[in-house]
Amino acid sequence: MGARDQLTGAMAELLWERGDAATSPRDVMARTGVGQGSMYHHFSGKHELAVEALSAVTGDLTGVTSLLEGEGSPLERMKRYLSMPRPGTQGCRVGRMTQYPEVVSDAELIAIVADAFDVLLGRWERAIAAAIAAGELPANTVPADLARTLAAVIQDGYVLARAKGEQEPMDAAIRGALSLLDAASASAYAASAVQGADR
Amino acid sequence: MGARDQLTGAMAELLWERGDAATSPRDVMARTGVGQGSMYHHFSGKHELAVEALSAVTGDLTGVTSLLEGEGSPLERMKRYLSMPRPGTQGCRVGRMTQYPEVVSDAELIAIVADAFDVLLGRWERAIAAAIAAGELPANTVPADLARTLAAVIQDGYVLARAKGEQEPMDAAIRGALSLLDAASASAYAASAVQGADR
DNA sequence: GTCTATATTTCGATAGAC
DNA sequence: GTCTATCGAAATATAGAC
Repeated sequence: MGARDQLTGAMAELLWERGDAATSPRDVMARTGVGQGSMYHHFSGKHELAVEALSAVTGDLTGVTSLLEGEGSPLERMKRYLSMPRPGTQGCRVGRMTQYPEVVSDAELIAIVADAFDVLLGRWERAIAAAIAAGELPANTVPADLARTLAAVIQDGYVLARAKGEQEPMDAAIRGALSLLDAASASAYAASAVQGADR
Repeated sequence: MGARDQLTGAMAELLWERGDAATSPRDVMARTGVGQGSMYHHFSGKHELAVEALSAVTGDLTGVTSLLEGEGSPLERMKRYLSMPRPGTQGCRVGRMTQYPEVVSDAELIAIVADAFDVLLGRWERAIAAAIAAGELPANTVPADLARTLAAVIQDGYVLARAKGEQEPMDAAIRGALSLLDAASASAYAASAVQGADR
């Protein structure tokens, strides 16, 4: 692996662990063993390094959310994505970035984050719409609203897990989201049964 | 106002605007006009200043959430609290702290934040329980779960508003939460009407 | 209690040898 | 491409006069 990749990898880790403000080029170099000269050869400075590292991180998230578009029925895909392991106490690597003032006030960095959220919410919405079409969710479900609510519950799981220093709030949040989906899908089936009886 | 209060006030503002890592004692002094000597007279250093400032901030939140325990029916109180003005693009002053590694890894600081969340969720739960008792919410509502979901939706409003740099995601989140409550309370009244018809 | 030095370390970046 | 040496500025804190 080249020095450039080592540097972006280490910066991504440190961005997650400590945030941008608390991470110095020295820290990145210490973690990689790469010298200062090399770093400034590959990157114009700390900012460019942060941009590349953040792109890599959001790229990972975008890869993961493709679970929402994979095999199986829409509802199955949604539940599979929700059930993914999530180390809550470490926080959401992307969502957390919205709380770093240096990131928010940097047009280039915040755009990367905002795009990642757009992709995530878009995939949720399409999966939900497909579930409605398949009769797995009630017809009066609003995809955009439910997408937001589900994303919110996951985010909040991270926030509370970090506040408590425990995994449990994250697990509770996921259980809540899953039961919300189950209840909704049960009422969809009930509705279709009623409709059948009417005919 | 004494120098000490000026300093904690300015630190609280800066903690919100930039976070702990990006705020230096110099910044605090510049904002207050207080000299360096005074600061180190009143506080042992940056950390002690941060502890006092964070306590002041969470104290403010705790004051605000007392809306959930004020006048009016439980459901009215909940809706009043949800409808409070919330500048989304500035983020949640308390929730954001859970994303700062320096705060999370500091036992003293994170305890202050965790306590504030406990108070908030406790007040939500009691208001919800009271609403159920008053027949304003369905009897099968689980107070702890609904409390979490509502808090999550607000938190996520802040996250998305900051990601987008717009107020709209925050407003949308609140509308969603309000309509969620309205739907639930409508079904509670419907249930009680049915029950009435049965007699 | 408040101020003005001053000290020490780290930050982010550059220079220039190899 | 990589290294060591060094810079100027800022961070955090101390010393000591008033």
